[in-house]
Amino acid sequence: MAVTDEAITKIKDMLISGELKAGDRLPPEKDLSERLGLSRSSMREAVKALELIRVLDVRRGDGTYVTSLEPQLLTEAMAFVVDLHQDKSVLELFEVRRILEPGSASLAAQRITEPQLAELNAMIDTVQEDTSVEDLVAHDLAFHSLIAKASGNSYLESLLDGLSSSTVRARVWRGLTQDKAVTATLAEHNAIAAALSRGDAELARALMTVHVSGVENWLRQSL
Amino acid sequence: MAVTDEAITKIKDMLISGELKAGDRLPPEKDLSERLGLSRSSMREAVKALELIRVLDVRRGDGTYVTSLEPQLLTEAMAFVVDLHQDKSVLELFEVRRILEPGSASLAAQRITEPQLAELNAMIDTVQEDTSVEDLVAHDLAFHSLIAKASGNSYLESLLDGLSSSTVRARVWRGLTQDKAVTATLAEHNAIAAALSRGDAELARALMTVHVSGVENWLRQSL
DNA sequence: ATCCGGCAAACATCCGACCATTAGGATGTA
DNA sequence: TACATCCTAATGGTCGGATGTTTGCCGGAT
Repeated sequence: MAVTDEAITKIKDMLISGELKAGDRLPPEKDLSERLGLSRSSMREAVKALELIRVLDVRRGDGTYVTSLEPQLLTEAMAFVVDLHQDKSVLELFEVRRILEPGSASLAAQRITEPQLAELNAMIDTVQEDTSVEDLVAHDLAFHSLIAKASGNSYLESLLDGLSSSTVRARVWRGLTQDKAVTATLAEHNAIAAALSRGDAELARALMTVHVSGVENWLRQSL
Repeated sequence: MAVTDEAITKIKDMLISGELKAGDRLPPEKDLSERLGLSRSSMREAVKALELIRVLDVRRGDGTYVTSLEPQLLTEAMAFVVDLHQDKSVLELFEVRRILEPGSASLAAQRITEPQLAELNAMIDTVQEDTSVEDLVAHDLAFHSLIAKASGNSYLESLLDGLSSSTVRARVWRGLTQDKAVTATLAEHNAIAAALSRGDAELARALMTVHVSGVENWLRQSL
């Protein structure tokens, strides 16, 4: 194994063993490279790789720190992968969403807080049928993201956020506006919010399934 | 933005735009660094980062290639994150599994092929109640992985594979053997396989929900 | 107490040299 | 011809040092 990969493993092990905890600062590059027994160049490659997946946070002129290691790490990784797979297997990605979103809605119905409900309703009130496509896309992302957050499961939230490729969503919404389906879609959002406010997990799950499936079917036909 | 991050973005853009396709070979480090307008050292950091998440495949003495870009990329990313979060939020991870696994089972019931069914049954026949813990863990991983593969959705398969931290699974199984729950768990596997062979998606989903939830509850109590 | 300048620490980038490995062609042999 | 072996060029792997840039912090002035 290359020294760089060894370094990645060693740093990872230090994290798992607890030797390094969230927020900790790593030794300076020079010291760390000596400790790991490699050159600064090679060690920087390892750090850069860990930075890409948001495990480390490098601050120029300051030092290198361990990130919070929140499940949010997943978002970046998912989004990166999803970005690369645009247009290729959108339908497969939608299929995964169709599994996760209803689960998310169901959990949210049981756990959503009053402030979150208020936020959700306020969000819904901001859009009309004549809202611009860009705003509709932003609203859609925020709507689903808030529900995911309300699910109380941060891994789930991260996965769903990462799964939301805004470019794909944009194209879908553009199609929806052309097909005059905006009203129906927004009505579905409304119904979901209503189910959440009543804490009706079963209904929220069903409504979300219908909602995502509807978009999925539209997409399937338009391809 | 740092030159290295720019390089990552540029390479990523080349992939999205189709300028670079799966299997393609990148220019030698020297050429590529000149083309991207940075030093070889900095470019290597970018390549290393993309290699960590399995976007690039670097072969010493040969060249750097674009990986298949299969959804399998997700497995590595998920596994890395899950590894780092061991013991911290296992229950949250299990909650995600409880959403995905039933969906996986349901799809598998509709799509599983004869050879896959045969493989699944053969797999089940290899374990007994007196099988070693290590083998039970391996069997369990293989069982769920095969079902995920049979779902026909490679993103789903990747997510589930990544979600399966073998170390956590090992600890769970060790507990199960102590609690004499092996027989029951294996019986559940059997029932799931039977539902799959009948193509009963509804039942497969329910059985899988029960199966995963059972382990989750055991884990909840044992923590 | 507040503001500001300067210093030291730390990361960012680049360069050039040399090592290690691989693929593939050249060569030799049956 | 077919095959095994050797050689070489191409390519990535690693290193150490030089230099630039940014940041945090301390001491002094107001």
